[in-house]
Amino acid sequence: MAIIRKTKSVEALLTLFNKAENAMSVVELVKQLEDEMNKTTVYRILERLEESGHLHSFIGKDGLTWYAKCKDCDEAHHHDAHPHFQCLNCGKVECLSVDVSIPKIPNREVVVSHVLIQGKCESCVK
Amino acid sequence: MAIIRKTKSVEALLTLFNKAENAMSVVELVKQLEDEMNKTTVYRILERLEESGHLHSFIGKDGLTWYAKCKDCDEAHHHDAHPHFQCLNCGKVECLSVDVSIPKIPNREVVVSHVLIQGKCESCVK
DNA sequence: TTATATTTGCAACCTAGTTGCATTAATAAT
DNA sequence: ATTATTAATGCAACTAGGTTGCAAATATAA
Ligand SMILES: [Mn+2]
Ligand SMILES: [Mn+2]
Ligand SMILES: [Zn+2]
Ligand SMILES: [Zn+2]
Repeated sequence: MAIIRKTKSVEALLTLFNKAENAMSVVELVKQLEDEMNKTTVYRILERLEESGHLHSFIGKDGLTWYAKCKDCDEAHHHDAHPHFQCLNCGKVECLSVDVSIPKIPNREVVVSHVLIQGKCESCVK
Repeated sequence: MAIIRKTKSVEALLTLFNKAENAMSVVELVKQLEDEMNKTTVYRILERLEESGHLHSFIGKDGLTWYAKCKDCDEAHHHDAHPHFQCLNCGKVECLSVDVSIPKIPNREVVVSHVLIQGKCESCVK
């Protein structure tokens, strides 16, 4: 997938994302990994993993940065046009496999669009 | 519209928003008003103006907070289900009067949705 | 095994946003 | 008009997410 050295820290992060159901905030990751690596390292690895197409990032409603595993992406094709769902009750954030169609906007060129939906997740809606 | 004291600072902010074409970031506002009022005051007035239905806020791609004038809103009904457009070239941010339909998501309750579109604005696309 | 290029830790820094508290200004009451 | 009440402001100190520079450590290439 890309040219990144397989260090212990990189493996640790990839392992976390592989067994994660949902997206993870950087804050959460830094906290969870504070015994294993430096906070700067977390930020820098996430950056590299995003550039190499392993992860994608987005901004939550709180303004914090979140990362999630890319499903069908590589460097060339980034299909992360999917919306993200943030549960107002438990805080969980997930990638949705749903298409949101962005309408054509007159006289403007659309490059990317970010959709963040908030509400109650499957566990919390019951 | 609501119970807010008409202070010089409040008037200053409202005037700015009335003659503004686009949304304004808090950072921008604090800078622009630094001779007239304290930064804390800016934050607090914006908060009140949002609660009272004069303004609405959202988070830009940079994670900064932006405010814009509400067009047809009062406390009761907040129709800010519109998307926001951030120009990647000039940085301008604007409210779009376009409807983005958020699809029904199985087993989840949607409360709000935020759509941020990035690209080239009318001036920059030419 | 040595050379080289990348990654890491650490400390210091940046900056958007918040908080507590004393002072001031706006509105209500008299 | 004065006074009392309540909301708004300034200021300084703080919080927290994120960044930067640089020397030391580690992974990979030679
Ligand atoms: Mn996603
Ligand atoms: Mn708007
Ligand atoms: Zn939930
Ligand atoms: Zn533009």
